[in-house]
Amino acid sequence: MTPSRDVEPAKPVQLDKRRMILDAAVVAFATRGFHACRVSDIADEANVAYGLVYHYFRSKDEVLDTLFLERWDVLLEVIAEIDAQPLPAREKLRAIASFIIESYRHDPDLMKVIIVEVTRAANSFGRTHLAKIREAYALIADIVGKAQADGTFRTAVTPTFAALAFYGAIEQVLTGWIFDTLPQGEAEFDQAKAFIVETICGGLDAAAVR
Amino acid sequence: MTPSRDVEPAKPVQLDKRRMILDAAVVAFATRGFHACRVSDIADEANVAYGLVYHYFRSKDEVLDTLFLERWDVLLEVIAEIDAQPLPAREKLRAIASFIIESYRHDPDLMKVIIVEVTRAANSFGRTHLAKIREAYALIADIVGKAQADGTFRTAVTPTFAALAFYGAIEQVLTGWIFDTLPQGEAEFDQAKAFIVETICGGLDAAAVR
Amino acid sequence: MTPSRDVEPAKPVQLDKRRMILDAAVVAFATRGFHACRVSDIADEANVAYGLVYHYFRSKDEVLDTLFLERWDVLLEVIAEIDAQPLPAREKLRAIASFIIESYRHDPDLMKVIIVEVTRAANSFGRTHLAKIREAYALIADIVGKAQADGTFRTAVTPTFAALAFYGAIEQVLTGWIFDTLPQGEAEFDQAKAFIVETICGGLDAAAVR
Amino acid sequence: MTPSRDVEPAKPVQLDKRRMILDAAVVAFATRGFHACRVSDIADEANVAYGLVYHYFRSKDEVLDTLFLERWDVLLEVIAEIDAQPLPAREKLRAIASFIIESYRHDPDLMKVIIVEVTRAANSFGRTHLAKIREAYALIADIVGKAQADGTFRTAVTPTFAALAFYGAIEQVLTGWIFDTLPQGEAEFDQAKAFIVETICGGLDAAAVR
DNA sequence: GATGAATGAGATTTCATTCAT
DNA sequence: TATGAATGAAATCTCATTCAT
Repeated sequence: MTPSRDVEPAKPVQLDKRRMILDAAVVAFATRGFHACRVSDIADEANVAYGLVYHYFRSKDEVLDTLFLERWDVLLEVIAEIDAQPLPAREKLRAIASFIIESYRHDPDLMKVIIVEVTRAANSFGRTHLAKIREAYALIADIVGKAQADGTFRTAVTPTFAALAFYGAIEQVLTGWIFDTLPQGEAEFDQAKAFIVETICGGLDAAAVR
Repeated sequence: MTPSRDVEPAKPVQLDKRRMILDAAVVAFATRGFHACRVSDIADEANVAYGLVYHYFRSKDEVLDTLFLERWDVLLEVIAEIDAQPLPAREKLRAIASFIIESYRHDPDLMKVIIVEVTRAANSFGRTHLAKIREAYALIADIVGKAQADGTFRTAVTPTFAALAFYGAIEQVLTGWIFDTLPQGEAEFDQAKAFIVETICGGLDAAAVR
Repeated sequence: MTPSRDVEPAKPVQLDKRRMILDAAVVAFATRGFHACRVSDIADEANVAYGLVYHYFRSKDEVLDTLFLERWDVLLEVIAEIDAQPLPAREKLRAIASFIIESYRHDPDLMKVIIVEVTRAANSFGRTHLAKIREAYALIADIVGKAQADGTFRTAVTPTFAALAFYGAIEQVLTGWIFDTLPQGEAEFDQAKAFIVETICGGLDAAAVR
Repeated sequence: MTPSRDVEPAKPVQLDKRRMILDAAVVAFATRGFHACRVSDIADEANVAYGLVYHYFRSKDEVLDTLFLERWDVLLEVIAEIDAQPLPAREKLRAIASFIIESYRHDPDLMKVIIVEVTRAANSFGRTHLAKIREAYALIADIVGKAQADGTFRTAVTPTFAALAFYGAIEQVLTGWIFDTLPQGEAEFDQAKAFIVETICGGLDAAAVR
């Protein structure tokens, strides 16, 4: 359940041109942004000819689509796996936050692209993936819902809402790192994992009257 | 402290062309998105000539800039005002969430533009406004910090982090309404105000061992 | 009923940019062919900027469309006018052939474009104008039909067919001139007018057994 | 002298890939038009790989070239054969019209391609074949010329012109069928053969004063 | 012969911005 | 102020052709 499960371990001399293009696209999109990034930037970064991008992908959009879906599907799987384990809800949420933050630590460019260009760009590109994105919310909401049913979590808010707040907190943190408005580093990564769970599960109130 | 403080009460026959252009831009940007929206779309919507937009604004960007700053400055002021009042931190947060949600209720198009095209689009456009956006976080963090100092809030997480989570929750909810992945209506608006505070302040855990 | 009815007599310094673009397009299309002709070739020829072509026309296609329709509508009008006159059918046909050939004499580039890129290119571009082109056939067929009814023309072939043969002969002659496989000049123009009528009306047979 | 002289009688399982490609090209060109047809469309239609087209032909143009020349040479031969027979000129013309129309009946796609993409497209592609096309005119003109010399045909028009009119009529009819602006079927095919000769040889005039 | 991955030149079209009136 | 004609840079995508296997 490491975040690198679908990534080649050592990145030897790349022979799969399609993969090379995708990896180059991550760098290109992360560096210049999807819109400002020309297809030729991707090709240059990948050291392949212009048209090869169009040999493997129908359009520049499809490149981003592929990048997002590849990674998001992993996320969905991981959440499902975490949920299948015999853990307290709080631990499940911690594992999810952990996985996402580890994903960022492992490949910040890819996460930047996914969050900035897809997840947070629901108006333009993300619209296509709204359903996919909501699947993640639904899985998280499900975890919350079950915890409420067994009494582990309070029922003060709906599971849907709790999932929104949980994912929203993670996204804000990642956005902070991505745009350098928040300090980042090993310590911050670990702290963030703890803080997200602490905030959402523990709440801010000192006096918890329940 | 109503969200409409800066909006004309009755909207008479508009005579101020600059204002007409701004209002038209809200509609145009909300409808087509900032990128897909041509300057001529704004002009058409405002029923003014093409070039007049450039008489009042240096560029298409400046139109969005203006829209954002006008509104965001109100938000900053309001937060400061709320903070100045003798209220418990939890009530301050509730008032802030309430103001933002009321803003959306009052002018969903404007909030859609601000969130979708600026706040959540930090890579392209929002980059310019990152500092401004952080001001809001800082004000919220300050409220949290003071509450931690006086013992009202726990110190389990940093004020910065708490602010992030709080604003992240609000933004996710608004995003859900904007993209119709969340039901919206009077009841939902009120519920959201309560849930945001409940989640962030109260936490999910049933057993609060403090 | 001169072929120049819709053309400015003296071509002074052109002020109407739309007209300049159309006239430039005639030259550009005639010189390089529609497909090989870039929009920039038109703009260069017209001494205007690239984008102005798109200010006045939605696409390169629309430029050709406009050129064709402008001229073809004149042709249709002229044929109708000729038909309205109290002339023997043979004279009507002569007048039509004459008008078309004079059109070519007056503006060979325009006729080249119309014939080569529209009329004879029914697969690509002309398809759009098939109906318009058939209107001309129908008008001619009508002339033949009336002549058959009053006994001036034989009824050996259908009017439709006669119109086809008549127009086909004209088009072949023009094509010959356009591609320089047929000598052209004042004498040839006049001869062609006579020959077309002579062939279609008189027939080749020496012994007319009727 | 059947139009199918150069076509395999039974079309068994095709083994000659070159032939398969040519046959596929006829379908592909007829369906999409030469310009809109990609080399891969030909390959797909022929069920062969992309590059094989380039093994047998230097270019996409050469495929069309080959198609045209194969067929046009047959036409030239046939016209020569017809002329060599001891027939009245009118019968020779009828035989020629008949052969061309039968060719269309037998393989409408091939004739469509030849007429639409070569014969009527003299600006782009046909230019290369202008000389070849004129050979046919010359052979027909020769028939007319000899008939004028022996008094069978009148000398009112030049043989060249007569050939132009004759071929022009045929081409217009075929074009009508190709673009479905003229009804087609067995009866129409036969009628057309008669009408072409009747028009060109007999003329339209009721009173032939010779 | 056969395959299809790889190349890259090239053209249309869009649209923000300028500017003369 | 107000207009909208004029400008031209820029980027996607297509597809004929080449070539290594």
